Amino acid sequence: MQTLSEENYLKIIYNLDKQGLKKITPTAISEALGNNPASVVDMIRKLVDKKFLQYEKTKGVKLTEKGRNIAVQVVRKHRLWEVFLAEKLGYGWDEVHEIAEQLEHVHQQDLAEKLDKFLGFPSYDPHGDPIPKANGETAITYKTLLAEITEGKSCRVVAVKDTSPSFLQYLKKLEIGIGTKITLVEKIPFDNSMVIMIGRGAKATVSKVFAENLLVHE
Amino acid sequence: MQTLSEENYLKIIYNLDKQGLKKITPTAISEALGNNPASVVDMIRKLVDKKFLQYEKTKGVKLTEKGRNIAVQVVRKHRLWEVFLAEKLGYGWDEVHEIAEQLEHVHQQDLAEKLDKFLGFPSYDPHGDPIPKANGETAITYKTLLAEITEGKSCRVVAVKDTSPSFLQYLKKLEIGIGTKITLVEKIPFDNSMVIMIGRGAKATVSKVFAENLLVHE
DNA sequence: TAAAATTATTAGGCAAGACTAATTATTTAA
DNA sequence: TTAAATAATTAGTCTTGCCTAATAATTTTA
Repeated sequence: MQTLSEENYLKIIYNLDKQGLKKITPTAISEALGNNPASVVDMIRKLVDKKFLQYEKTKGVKLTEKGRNIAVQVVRKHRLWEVFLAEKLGYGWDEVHEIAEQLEHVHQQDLAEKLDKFLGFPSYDPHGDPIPKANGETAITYKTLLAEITEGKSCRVVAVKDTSPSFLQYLKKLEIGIGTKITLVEKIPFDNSMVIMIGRGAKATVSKVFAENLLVHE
Repeated sequence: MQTLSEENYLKIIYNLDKQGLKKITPTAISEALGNNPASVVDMIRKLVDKKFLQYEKTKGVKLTEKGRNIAVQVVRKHRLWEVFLAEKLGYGWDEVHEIAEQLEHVHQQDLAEKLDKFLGFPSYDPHGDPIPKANGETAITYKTLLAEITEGKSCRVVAVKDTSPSFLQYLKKLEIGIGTKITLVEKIPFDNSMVIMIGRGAKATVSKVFAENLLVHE
């Protein structure tokens, strides 16, 4: 078995890997987790001892089969609980992440499976991230950054990259959610901000940083 | 804020108090929690410092207003989650306790209230224990031990005193659940075991210990 | 490629929360 | 009412998971 803290490390490493980070270093983990690098090095050693990780200084850390299984189950539970919180309890998508951080560590035989069934086997969480299946398979998502859309084209929001409350609350204020249609009206070369049309209605000007954190499907 | 461990102590003390224990001593807590008495003494000191408890050697420990509020919210969440697990996810009543032990510590503004609403404001958990309301009020339950029922009388199961899986699984095997009607056919003076009729069907002989752990409403 | 900057690692500590063993109080019973 | 039994407490230790500060290794950049 693994502790709560170990689960958090494995999850973060899994997420960094999914984000396409080539070399997962102690510093990268330290930044993602908000922990001191020295603590990360300690924990890496422990996780290597437990055969959850491999660590080569030149290649960074890699999840073993065993470690990946744990990580994927934690992520699965996290995202299923997010669906539960949003759909059944009525929490906003800016609120579910923080609560799911606690719920993801509840362990019990079949909990994820029972929850999955109860929720009707959802494929995506409220932020548009795919929910791994019981066997660890994860749906492929075709995502593009809003920043990469061509002027004049339309797309639909499928996910957010930044899941911080401040970003999600900003989206809520703009009335942008998963599935919202966005049309790129104009790109402003000066600072790469852009004018977008939200749905068939309001226009808004958003920054480059904004556009780099919103994932869309063309 | 309080730690997970502190919450467990406060909950146990609350439960011991509700069970009618007059003087709540370190030893009583130690037995209920499965911890070493020395650890309990340490924690009592800490909880007194935090003003969650009062401790006088002659009177034992008492929850302060502050401590009682925490305990009651933990118990509320525990029992609400038990209802969720049994009713929505289909867990048996012998399984829900263990999972709720983990879920009860999830904290988030309004979580209990949203869950309560989602579940339709249940008054009792799957073991028949009353669910404290948001304001801390707890329904009064009129419970008698099966052991105290008179020969020939009928009653209905309202709760169990022992919530261990072994007892609950035994009940399940006998097809006894909350609401099951039980008629006391015969008391056997030798060892205080008794012959009961379950529902309108099977007869069974149960021990004194059994009858002292099943709460009924006459 | 050598100096500067960054990253990784080690050493030593700290707090929480548990434990054992020893000691002191308090109860209970002879 | 003293002796024996039980309960409470203290002292010291351990593990987990984090920290800071110092040092070593590696990468960048000039």
